[in-house]
Amino acid sequence: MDETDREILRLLQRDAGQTAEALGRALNLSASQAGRRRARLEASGYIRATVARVDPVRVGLSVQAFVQVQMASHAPEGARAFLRLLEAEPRVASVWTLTGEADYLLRVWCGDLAALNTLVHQVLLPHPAVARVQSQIVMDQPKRDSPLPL
Amino acid sequence: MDETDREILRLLQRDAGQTAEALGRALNLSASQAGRRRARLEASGYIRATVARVDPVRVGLSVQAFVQVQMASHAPEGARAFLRLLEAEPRVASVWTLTGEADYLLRVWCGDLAALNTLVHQVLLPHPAVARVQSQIVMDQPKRDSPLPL
DNA sequence: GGTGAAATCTACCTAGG
DNA sequence: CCTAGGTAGATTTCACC
Repeated sequence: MDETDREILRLLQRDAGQTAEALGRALNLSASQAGRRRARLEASGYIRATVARVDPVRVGLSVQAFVQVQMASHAPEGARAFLRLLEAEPRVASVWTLTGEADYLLRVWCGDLAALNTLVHQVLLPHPAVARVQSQIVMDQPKRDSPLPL
Repeated sequence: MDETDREILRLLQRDAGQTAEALGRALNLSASQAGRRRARLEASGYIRATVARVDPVRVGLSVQAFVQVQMASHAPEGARAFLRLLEAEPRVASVWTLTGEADYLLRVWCGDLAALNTLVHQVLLPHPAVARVQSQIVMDQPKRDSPLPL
């Protein structure tokens, strides 16, 4: 793992579809070496996956929101059940546990505000382990999903 | 844009490295058609990019945090300058403007807690347009970055 | 780092609804 | 007319030197 490997990761985070030859050109490296290094980075777990990033609005997901959830009790079985619910709910893209007040932070995608309200009031709030839910809707995204800083 | 296209987007969000033949097998479609549909989805903007997802911990980014920022004034020139700062700061991965109290929500990556503190106290807080900063560190991620629900 | 075989992509062509 | 499937040439990968 040297500076060249980090540069490869930087490039592949922006475009994973490049050929080994194009990678090599950007790095002053032969296509053989670029391809071999890329394969090694994938095999050794630096690259978890290569995925397509889909335009959310283009597929009808125009509302993005962050939802903070406070649990009624910190009993493990209640939390487990709630996490299973989140895991099975496709509109919930990510779940984090944070320091501070809220127990969970959720990032969710919905088609419209009504769908978000349904998710919050019909799915999340009714769960017995949940005490309080506060959702904040994304109005704008001045900086979006830049690659990891290497 | 039919159900087959949506299924292709679902598959490519999980693994964009599949061959057209593998895609076709999963869809009961010929490799020709699978490849052509994929090309069309890329050309028409449904697929913004195909990127490598790098393991953050593996590259030394062990601290992830959400930072809420409140501005001192809502004057446009101050906000512009602050956003330029965020744009130029690689540790800030994403910036959202939300409904509710905080003006901005930031998602940041740092090598350790000291680096996070440096970012908050030496970079964000000193900016003249910023009034208050509250950072919440990610302790765990029970559900991570699932594909968009199509 | 280079080379050649194997795999893959990407036109083009034909057929069917 | 649009969409599906097949085929061949070009491109890319990958194991070996």
